[in-house]
Amino acid sequence: MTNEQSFIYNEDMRKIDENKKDAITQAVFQLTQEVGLVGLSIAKVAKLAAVSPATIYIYYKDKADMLSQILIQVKDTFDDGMEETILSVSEPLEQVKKFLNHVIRQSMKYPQLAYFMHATMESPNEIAPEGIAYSQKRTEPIIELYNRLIASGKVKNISPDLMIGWTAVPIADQLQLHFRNGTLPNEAEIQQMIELSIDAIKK
Amino acid sequence: MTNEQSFIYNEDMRKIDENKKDAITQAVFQLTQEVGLVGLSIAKVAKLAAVSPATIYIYYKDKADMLSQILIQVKDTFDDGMEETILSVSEPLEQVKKFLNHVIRQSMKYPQLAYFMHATMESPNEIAPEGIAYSQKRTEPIIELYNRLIASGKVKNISPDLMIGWTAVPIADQLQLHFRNGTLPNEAEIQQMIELSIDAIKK
Amino acid sequence: MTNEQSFIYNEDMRKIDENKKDAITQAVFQLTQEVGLVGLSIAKVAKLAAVSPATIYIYYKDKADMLSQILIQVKDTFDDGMEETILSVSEPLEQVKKFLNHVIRQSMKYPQLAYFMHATMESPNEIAPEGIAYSQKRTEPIIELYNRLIASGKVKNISPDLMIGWTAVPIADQLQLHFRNGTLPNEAEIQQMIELSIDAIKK
Amino acid sequence: MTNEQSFIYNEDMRKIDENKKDAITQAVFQLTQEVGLVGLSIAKVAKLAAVSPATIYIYYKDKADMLSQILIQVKDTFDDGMEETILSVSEPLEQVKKFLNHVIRQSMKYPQLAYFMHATMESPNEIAPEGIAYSQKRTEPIIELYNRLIASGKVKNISPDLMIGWTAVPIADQLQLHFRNGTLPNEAEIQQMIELSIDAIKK
DNA sequence: CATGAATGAGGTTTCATTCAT
DNA sequence: GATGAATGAAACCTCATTCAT
Repeated sequence: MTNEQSFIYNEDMRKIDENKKDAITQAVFQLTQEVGLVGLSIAKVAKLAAVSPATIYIYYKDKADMLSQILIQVKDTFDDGMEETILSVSEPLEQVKKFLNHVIRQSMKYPQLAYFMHATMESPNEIAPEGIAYSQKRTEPIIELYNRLIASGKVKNISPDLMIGWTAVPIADQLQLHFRNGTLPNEAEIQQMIELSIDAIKK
Repeated sequence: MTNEQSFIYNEDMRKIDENKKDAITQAVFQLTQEVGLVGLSIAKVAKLAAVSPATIYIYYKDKADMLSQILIQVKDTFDDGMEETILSVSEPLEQVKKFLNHVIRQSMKYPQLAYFMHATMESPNEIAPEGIAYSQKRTEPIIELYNRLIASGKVKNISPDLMIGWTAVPIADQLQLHFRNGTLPNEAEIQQMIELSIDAIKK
Repeated sequence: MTNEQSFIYNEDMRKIDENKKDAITQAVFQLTQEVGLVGLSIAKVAKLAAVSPATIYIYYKDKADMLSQILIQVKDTFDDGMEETILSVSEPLEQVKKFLNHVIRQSMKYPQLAYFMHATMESPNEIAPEGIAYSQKRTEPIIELYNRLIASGKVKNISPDLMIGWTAVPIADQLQLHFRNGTLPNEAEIQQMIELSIDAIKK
Repeated sequence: MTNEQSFIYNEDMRKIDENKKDAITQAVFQLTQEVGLVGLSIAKVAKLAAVSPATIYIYYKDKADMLSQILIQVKDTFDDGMEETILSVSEPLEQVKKFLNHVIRQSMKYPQLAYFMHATMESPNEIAPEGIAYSQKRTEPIIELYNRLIASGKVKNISPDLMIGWTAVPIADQLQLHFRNGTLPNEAEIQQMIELSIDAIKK
């Protein structure tokens, strides 16, 4: 995906098919939000995207494949620019802060995508294995980052899982709350969230 | 529910109807775990509970009501003894630790119930409003507890939501991870989780 | 099946469900004849039997199971009384004649069943394995009968497959022709068919 | 079709369209064998022939027309050289033997075509009327041949239908059996089949 | 209280076919 | 001539729910 905005804005589409595919993707985001991955059906997606259910099967093998491919797109969009952001500093602790900042900024920029990601993590059975695998592969560098942080001795000597559990997880959760309420965290709150996370893991 | 064990053990049931109702509840727990709240259907519940689909409608108005009532039962079971535990100490910070401990102990004792609660929070649309409301009402004392903690000046001056977000939320999330892996946290890990939570919110 | 007439006549049905099941079976026969096993669909069967498509799934697991169970019923009906007829004589050659006679009589009595059996043999993929297996098991005694005939030395020393191929197969085929034309073979023609078969295999 | 080998070998095709048409024809044969005429769909044919579904509609009006035209081609290929073979002898009985021999040889040479013909005869509803009519017209000379045989007095005085039923029909059936098992009849067996047929109809 | 039977509505997916390019 | 994209219709099947017994 060269332009991650394509999820959000439909203006200036060149190819007809991309237009339809985007409409489908948009519909999936909206429906995931409205009725959850549980209630999302191909029929509803098609109706909302103003295409025939059969059309969806041109682009995707089946429902699980559709969600999988969209998840992969979402992951790419979400992680876009993350590596550069993280590598803009050298200290592992600063890098983790940059990572958390990236998560917050992207979640605020693309709340629907963040919600979709969250939903897929709760219902992995609905997603084709490729999407799950891709998602996990994307997480590996983050785990390594946390491992470097642990190795630096600046934080508690606990598993990366626990680290993530008290940093990225509550941040994502908090942003979900905002999303559901239709609000956005202000700068002070953003700094608070990062501070809470860092304080949790610091020695 | 006077006896929370009734979820777990089917032996020594006195009333026939309670027997069937319990079988249904058990089936809901098992299916939520196996196929998620998504894939759970009345037909599957009925088959697993060895009752007719029609029987379920004797006890519950419809599917959403069934899940709602079960959620209420679960909440009761889960919170059983919580108040006494919390009030066994007087310092708000100690009370919060007691609360977190209670969450951990109950999640380990009733992993299926914890999983069910988690699932319902992800798919509130599936649950009748009564269950959601009851669930929220149950949370109010906890919010008050956190408010008392904030007032004590021993912790950061942040919203209860953020407090819960870096204490109870990651703990519940971590226990879900264990549940999915079929493991249980050891004592050291339990203490780590509480420490992480407290360190996050402490001044 | 205690009364093979139940396929044909709907009168005097006692249990409601058997009534519906019979209507479904009848519809399958009629549709197999009209549009072939190819064109037979659950929706068409349901409409013709005046039941909901969902009702069919109460009686049968799926389409293949439906055809399989009906095939088994048909085989039973068709073979009803065959053993006694065959064993009413002792000479293998006479027994084969009795067998061929039975085939002719039953095909004339239950032309729809004969047609259905024929159709299933052409499209075994449509039938659940149980039906196919049952069908094959039913053929075994016939093969043994032909083996006894071969052992008797009264006929050519060829494989049972070839024997059947020039006796039962053309007879069944010829009766299919009659069925399609809405005619029935007269006594002379019946004797001719048996004579042709016997002459083919005799030394 | 001037060259019946074109079904089998794709090399040395001159016109592009004929190449594609042949690919389609080949795909139809293969799919008829693999999934039956029942399961054969335009989409599957297109994919296997590596053409667009729309391309098929350039050559054929619709699915029934496609099968009809292919059936006509097949009939032509199958009957190729038959007349000469039959007329190479003058006795009606010898001519019938030649005919049966021709059926056997062609079925062994083009088993896929024989299978396709067999399949179409079982599901005439799938074929456009032209193909069915052509197929019947092709049979007329054979019926006349049998009529001449009957007139010769060398065989039983029975209808041509019965004659064919105990000669060509079981032979075709037997060869289908071989085809399904992936075997071929040896010379002895071929002679046996012809002998069985002749013995059946001889006085 | 309990149920087996029944169903309309809707689910996913494939079909034969068309059309703009 | 050739196609990729598109679709209405129809395929199979499951759903939550009701009702006579």
